[in-house]
Amino acid sequence: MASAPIAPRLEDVAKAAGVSTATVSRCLNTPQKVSEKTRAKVMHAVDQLGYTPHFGARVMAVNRSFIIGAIVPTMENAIFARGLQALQEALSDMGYTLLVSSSSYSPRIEAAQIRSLIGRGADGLFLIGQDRDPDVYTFLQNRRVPTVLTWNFAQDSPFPYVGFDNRRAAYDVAQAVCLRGHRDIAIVSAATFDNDRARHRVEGFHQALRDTGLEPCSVPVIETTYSIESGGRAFEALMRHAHPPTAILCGNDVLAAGVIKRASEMGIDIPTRVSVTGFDDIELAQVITPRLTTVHVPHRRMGNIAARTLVEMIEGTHDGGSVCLDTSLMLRLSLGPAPSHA
Amino acid sequence: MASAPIAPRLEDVAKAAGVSTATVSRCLNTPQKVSEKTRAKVMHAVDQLGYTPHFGARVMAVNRSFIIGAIVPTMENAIFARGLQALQEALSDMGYTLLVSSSSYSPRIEAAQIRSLIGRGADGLFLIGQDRDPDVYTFLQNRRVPTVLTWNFAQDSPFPYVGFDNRRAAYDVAQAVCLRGHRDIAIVSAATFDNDRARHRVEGFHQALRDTGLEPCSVPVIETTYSIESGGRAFEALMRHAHPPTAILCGNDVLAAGVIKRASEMGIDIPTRVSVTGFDDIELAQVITPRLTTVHVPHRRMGNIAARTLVEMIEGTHDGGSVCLDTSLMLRLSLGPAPSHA
DNA sequence: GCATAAAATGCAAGCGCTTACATTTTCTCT
DNA sequence: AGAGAAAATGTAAGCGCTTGCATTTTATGC
Repeated sequence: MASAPIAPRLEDVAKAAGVSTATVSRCLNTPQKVSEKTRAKVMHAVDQLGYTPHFGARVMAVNRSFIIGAIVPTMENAIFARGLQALQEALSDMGYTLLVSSSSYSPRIEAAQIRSLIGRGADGLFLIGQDRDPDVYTFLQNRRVPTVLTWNFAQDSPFPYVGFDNRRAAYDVAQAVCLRGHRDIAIVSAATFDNDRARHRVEGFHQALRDTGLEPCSVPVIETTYSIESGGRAFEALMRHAHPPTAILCGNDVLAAGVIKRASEMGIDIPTRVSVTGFDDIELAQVITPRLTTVHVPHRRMGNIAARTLVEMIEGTHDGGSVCLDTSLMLRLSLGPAPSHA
Repeated sequence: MASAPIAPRLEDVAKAAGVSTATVSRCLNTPQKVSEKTRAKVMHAVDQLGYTPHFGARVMAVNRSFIIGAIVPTMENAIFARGLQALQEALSDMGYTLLVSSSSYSPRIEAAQIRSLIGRGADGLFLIGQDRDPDVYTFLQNRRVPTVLTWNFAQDSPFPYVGFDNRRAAYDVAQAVCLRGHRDIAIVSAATFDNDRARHRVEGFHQALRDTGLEPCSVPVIETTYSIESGGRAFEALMRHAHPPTAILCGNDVLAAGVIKRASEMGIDIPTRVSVTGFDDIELAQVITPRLTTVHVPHRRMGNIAARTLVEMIEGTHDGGSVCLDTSLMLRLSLGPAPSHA
């Protein structure tokens, strides 16, 4: 096993076909420049030998890898997985390969992976959100690495965004909650440090509260990890309060699912006693009882447009503009009127 | 944008530090072979220039990439995502990078991706299951590409397996169903063509039925795509029968979730009128009402062991043995006694 | 202080591929 | 049939890195 694999090289194919390496190379890359006859000979030799071009050598020779890197905080999150799938499909249609790394939500690891991807000759990069060391942006800009940010939106971003406005979407949910008469509201969020998406969602919630005349600082915010279990624990903690909330705004659907699950275990009815909202509209949201009111994000569209944008940047035909996709509020049964308004 | 990024090369660093390229290279790869003093000089130059080694060149020079490829049918499936995450973490601890591609369940695309990964110099490969063109195995064997199969198990596999026995696990669920008196049983499965995991699950179901004295060919099998919606449609179709089943064995949790959801919409109670079982034990299984009886698969452990096994194969210290992990039957509320046995 | 061993460094070949340029073959037209 | 243009093919120079070997520097022992 330790012995080096015996990979046929261009030269082997050339010898087998009785031509020069240049001809073989042309056969593979620009077939129209080769005569019908030799092409047949060469192709025959190619699959006779099971030849596969050596990528590293090609990258080196043409200084172009057709690899696009993407770094996501985690792959365990279905939400990123779906967007990546769309990205991958779109990119492979355009002849690029997507190389995905996950940073485990660590900016340090992310920075290392960015360098590694660039070292691997990645032609472009997808990054999630905007919270990272400014040095990273400087590096990317100096190296002229085409980069697209996604999963969020901002006007003043260092690279074009193809995403959506977390703040605004969160505002919309929170407003819908307020309109139903809720005044005792709590927030359950993912950690907001180094995570602009989570932070903007909380900010959106807060703004809606403020516009309703509520004081955000009187609203409890629980920050916790991304899991059903954590959502459940957060719910328990909230219900222990002297004055428990009648509505819980969750930063994502997984936390909301945890809240609902624990509520059902504790015999607390949703939405008559407590309303719950989520964010992302993952599959789970429609399966859970009661169905979850949440924000729908057009992941596939986002992936598609992001892919197109990045390739345009690489090929120099992009105007540098950002895209902000619309999200939509999915009103479902987990949100009801405040108990006093029933 | 189209202008080539200006990446500093080893030579630039060497010049800046006033040494030869060889010394810089050694600084980066075998620091103990370089004197303290020059190392400091070189390192300073390195981050002065923001130098990142060119991966393609290195691969070419050492004929080793430290890249491991994995090809999954889809990334949209949470189940694969979790295993991959574990794989990635384990591999990166050992100094390898995981490159993931998805084949969209197409053997043709998969074969192309395998070639491409090998061309990219991948040191090893993870593959899901065993159903693929024998030529692929021949190719891999000729090239001596260390490969680990996963997500299933078989004794006579062309490469070591680190997975679990789908057939046996499916047998266990089906047996549990039979033991509760069910005789009118239906199966809802993912497409079994070119998918040994799905096929083995159905075979396991069938064997259990046979051992209970039931004739598998009298049991309806619906094959459909992997989605909640499809599960729902399958359920509808089954309930239109003159003699509808009292238990539905689903090939995975997503289909089972669809079944349960549609049942609730149709006002058919689970499990009093129909029992439902799944496979995979994804998060959804514990959130849905009623909680889903299913098979738990130790994905993270599988990812870990698979990573370790592959690296051993690459480094020539592996005995070539396979690993079959235990699954466990999670008995939850979606499975009840057959109506007549109530 | 000098011979010798050991450590540090430099030189240069080569990894497999592409491509500009040079050369040969084939075609077209008279 | 032969000149000239066009198409096909070959030659060889790199792409950025590692590493065996040669060379220089530093350390060691007497």
